[in-house]
Amino acid sequence: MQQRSPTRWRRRKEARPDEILAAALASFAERGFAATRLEDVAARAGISKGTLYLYFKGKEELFEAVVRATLLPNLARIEALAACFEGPSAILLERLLLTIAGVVNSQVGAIPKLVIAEAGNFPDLARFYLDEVVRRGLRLIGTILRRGIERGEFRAVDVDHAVFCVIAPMLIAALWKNSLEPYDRAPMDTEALVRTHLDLLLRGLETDGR
Amino acid sequence: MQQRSPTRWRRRKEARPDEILAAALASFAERGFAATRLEDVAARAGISKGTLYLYFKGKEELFEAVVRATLLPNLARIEALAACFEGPSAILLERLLLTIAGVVNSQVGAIPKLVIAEAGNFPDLARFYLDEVVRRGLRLIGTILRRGIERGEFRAVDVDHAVFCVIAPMLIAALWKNSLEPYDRAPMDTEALVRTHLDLLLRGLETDGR
Amino acid sequence: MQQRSPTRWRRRKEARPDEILAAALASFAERGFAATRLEDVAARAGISKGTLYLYFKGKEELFEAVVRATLLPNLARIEALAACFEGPSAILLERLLLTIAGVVNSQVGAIPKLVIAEAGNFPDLARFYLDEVVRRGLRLIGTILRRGIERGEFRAVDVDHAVFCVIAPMLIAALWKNSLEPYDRAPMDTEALVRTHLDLLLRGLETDGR
Amino acid sequence: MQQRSPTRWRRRKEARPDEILAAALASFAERGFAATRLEDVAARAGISKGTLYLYFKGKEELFEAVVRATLLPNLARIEALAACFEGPSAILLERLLLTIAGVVNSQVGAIPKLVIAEAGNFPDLARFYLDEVVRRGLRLIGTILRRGIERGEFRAVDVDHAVFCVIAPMLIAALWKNSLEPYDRAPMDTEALVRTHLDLLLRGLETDGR
DNA sequence: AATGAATGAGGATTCATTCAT
DNA sequence: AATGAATGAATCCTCATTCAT
Repeated sequence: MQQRSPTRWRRRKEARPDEILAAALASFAERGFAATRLEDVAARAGISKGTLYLYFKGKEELFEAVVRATLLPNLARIEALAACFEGPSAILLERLLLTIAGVVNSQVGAIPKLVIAEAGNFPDLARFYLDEVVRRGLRLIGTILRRGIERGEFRAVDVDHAVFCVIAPMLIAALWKNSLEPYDRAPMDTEALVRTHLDLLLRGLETDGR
Repeated sequence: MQQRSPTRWRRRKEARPDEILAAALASFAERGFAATRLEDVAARAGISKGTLYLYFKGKEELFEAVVRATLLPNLARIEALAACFEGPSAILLERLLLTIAGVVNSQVGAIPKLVIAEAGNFPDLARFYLDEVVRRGLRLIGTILRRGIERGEFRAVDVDHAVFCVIAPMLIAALWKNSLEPYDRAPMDTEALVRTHLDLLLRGLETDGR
Repeated sequence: MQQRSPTRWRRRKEARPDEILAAALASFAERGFAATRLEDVAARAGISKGTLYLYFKGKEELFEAVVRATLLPNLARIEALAACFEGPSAILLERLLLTIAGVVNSQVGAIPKLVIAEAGNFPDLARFYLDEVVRRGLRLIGTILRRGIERGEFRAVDVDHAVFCVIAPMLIAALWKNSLEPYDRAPMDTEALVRTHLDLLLRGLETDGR
Repeated sequence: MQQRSPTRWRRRKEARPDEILAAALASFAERGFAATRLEDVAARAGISKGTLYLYFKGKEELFEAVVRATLLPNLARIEALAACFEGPSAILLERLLLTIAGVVNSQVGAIPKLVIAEAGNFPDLARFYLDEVVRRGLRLIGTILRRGIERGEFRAVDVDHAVFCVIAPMLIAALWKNSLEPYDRAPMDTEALVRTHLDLLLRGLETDGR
């Protein structure tokens, strides 16, 4: 009945899983895990409900896949940033936060909200996120701070807790954009937030000598 | 199963609503809105499913009541703190953050997670939280920062964005305690986090002359 | 708290059952058996839910009591009408229908609707109504018709079926008033209906000679 | 219990709605709206509870659909009867009542009872029934009576009220068959009732000259 | 591979009924 | 006698999951 163009059918099998994951991420981000209906995910992905099950075992697996698939490409990218950097630690910190700000504004920004909300119901996922994202991320920041301290660029601070202070505003931005922002008058200006955060933070880390 | 106590039930009309709200807060904090079964809330409150409906119209109303009832007593208390303070702004900021740290460690600390997770499904609640908690709280912090700047205690910063940097680590602590902390080795030391945050923040706000 | 006048308390125990029955009849007539909440009946009767159970074993018993209590006083009255009548059968028929018309316009008029609607769920009540109201009523009409035929006032008709034709418009009026009438522009004029019915019926019963 | 047929289910998208409506009509007719459990309707239709919801939004919509779907095919049929008739009005009236008698003996006969019982709880449905069935039906009968009067076949009567007298015995038969008849010794003979009704009615409508 | 009709377990909600006060 | 807080069985409805086509 509905003669579709041949190209429509070229949507290859290989693309399907990613299309589904994208649709699922959007739905989960909007409504949360429980309130998301698989039928809506399917509709958004342009497929039928049954087809979902050809690619994912069920709702929980889909949810976990969304989180993992969305995070993994970003993790390596961010770590690579720091690995080969030679210059001042302040610049390194700035680059890191600006990069994270970019992530916050993307689809990936919805993940923290989802994981925080569902950690109690998805222990495996929580542990994965804790190990592979949070600890790894905090370790990265910690490494940068220690590098700065060792090089005399930063004063000695309690690195273990300072890492939370470094990342906190970025996380707040990510959560804000995916929860209260739609109810606020204007969208949050992530760039400006990063700049103010860096302004305060780098000053706060300055050595006495300076 | 039937193990009936001599008094099968007692009239507790006055105490009931608060008991139910406490039980509901605990359940919602553990599992989230959708995954919480009213039967579990009732069991936790030591009542039957039906009794819930004598006090709350339904699950949604209960959820909203939990959020409002938990927040409202704390709102005024925190604002009162700043109203009559005379001393240095740094001390005021310290007191504020320490007070918030106390709240974060209490039951109330679960509210941000709930509101963030369900903002998309509870527009009214989101707006209430945005207006009565977030904006009010940010305004309070902004007032303190401006006071410090005017008095020459703090250097001039972008107050509108700095307020997020001030509150962010506290919020992170609240979310952490109610999501990933159970999966971590040791609980987060909120006190230490506040101290480190204050250390960085007050240094970051210092005027050049110092 | 609410100082009620002493006379309010004079509402004696003896009056209670009737007040409850009246309240119940009104509620059942409005919404039907299942949709009537005992709480509403109690409220209408000015008592509490629990007090109902001091007078009636439960909802079903209350329903049956309403039907029986409402009908019984009227049954004898109508039969007495015919017992001692001496004049022309047409006049007797007229008196009977006018009396029934009065009943139709009263609260009792709601009973047929209730019994018809719930006959399937209340076999005992259905049998009571069939035996004590319907058959008795039809028998009464049948007696009048046969009297008229024997006295040469009416022509010979199929009495067993004619009795339904005699009563049918009255019943329709009772049902109408308790179902669709509220949705119609103007209330049905029962008097006029009786007159038209008698006009047609008595003409239809006339002997050829006339 | 589990006795599964080789094909657990078959796709019957086209046939299903009508099967469900038939099952629902039977259940509603037996027990009324409130006392009918959707699970029973489903069982009677040979489907599962959930399948009902693929075709009807809920119990109320199902109820309304039952009434509308059952009535609509009959409405046109009866009106067509009178539209093109040429002969004597008495014959026309006879045909009409005999046709209605046929309807009364069918499944459709249960509808009046349902509508009368639930009019208070289903205002929309009541208005639909009042407009599309009752008024239309009464108008049809009124047209026939006026035609007979104009043609000198019937004497002048109060047509507005006479229409109720014409239809009343048919309605009584429909209600009887769906309420008290099961408790009576023998089923009502609708044919005989129509004949007696016509005998009385046509005589009652005769002109004086005759 | 894709579909979508069908299923049924799970949970929110209502309300008749009970009983300590 | 009267109350009304408490109960829990009953039932509607949703939606993840299955499977014949």
